[in-house]
Amino acid sequence: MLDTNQWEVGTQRSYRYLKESKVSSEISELQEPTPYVQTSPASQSDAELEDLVQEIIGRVADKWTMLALDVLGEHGPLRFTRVRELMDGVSQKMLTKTLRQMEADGLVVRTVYPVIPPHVEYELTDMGLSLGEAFCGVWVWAAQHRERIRLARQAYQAR
Amino acid sequence: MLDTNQWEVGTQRSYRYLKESKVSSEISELQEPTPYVQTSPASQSDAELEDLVQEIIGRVADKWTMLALDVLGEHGPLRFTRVRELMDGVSQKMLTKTLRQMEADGLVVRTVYPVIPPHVEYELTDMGLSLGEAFCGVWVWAAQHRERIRLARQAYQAR
DNA sequence: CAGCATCCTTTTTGATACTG
DNA sequence: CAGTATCAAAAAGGATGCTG
Repeated sequence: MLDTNQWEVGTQRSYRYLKESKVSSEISELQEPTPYVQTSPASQSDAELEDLVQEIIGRVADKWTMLALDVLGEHGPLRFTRVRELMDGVSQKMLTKTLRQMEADGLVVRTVYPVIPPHVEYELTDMGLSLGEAFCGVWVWAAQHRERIRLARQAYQAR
Repeated sequence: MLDTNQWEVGTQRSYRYLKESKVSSEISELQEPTPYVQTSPASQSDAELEDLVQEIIGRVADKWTMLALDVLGEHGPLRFTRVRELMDGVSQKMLTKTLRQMEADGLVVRTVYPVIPPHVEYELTDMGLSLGEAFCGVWVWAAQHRERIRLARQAYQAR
């Protein structure tokens, strides 16, 4: 069973990062944490919106989802088994679950060719693709900071 | 106990998104516990780098870590209880765990004022701050696509 | 206040076994 | 091939009590 609610936090987030929303790619400098004021058309739907954002992030901030996003983004349409090979480490169960969830969220399309043996292909939707691009910043960050993190952990251990 | 390894996937990722990042060029490394010899031009250190990136992403792609990142980024240095209030939903146990992990990774600094009653402040490091900024793209994406996701789920349900 | 320790429940994940 | 179903193990998380 695919739980639709991985986790939901009744939060009061106020993510300043949305202030000048220009979406992906430009992760260089956002400056001052301007106290949130920007409630243009949807005044009190803010709380709801933030909950949704939270939930979505929770959903996509998943190990396998991100891996699948990357693999599918990288290799175009793939068959189930091929995805599994490329994701290296995912169990069949988890892969099924992940892909189904992504499908339900509109991140991938699942195409079944009614042949024997079965042939099923998975491909990112444009939304899935754009999510991959949105994650770009995090990927770059991780790559850029891997060494500092390693050192920080080392220092923390030795403390 | 803080597990240092939330999950490790021996992957062969190839994230195209790093195409133009200079990223790996500047860190000449000292003692590397890995069997790989660090090849400077990032030729076959790719596999190792990608594993690390994977691990880091796995670490930061955590519900509470992201929330803490946001709250601390938004409100500057905060005391434990205040963070907990702002994160609304986190248990004391999880908050402690999350903050400790972030501290170990060099994302936050934990300052203890030896007074009675105890006074402990948490503040993002510059690295933590930059991670928050890196997540900007995902946040924006989530905000922008929340409706499409909701509709996609609806459609999937009714399918 | 800011935790740590302990117990217990819930979720998640892995390992098979089986099927159209 | 691409799954489903089931059982068992493990991890995550919550609740409570205690402490300097």
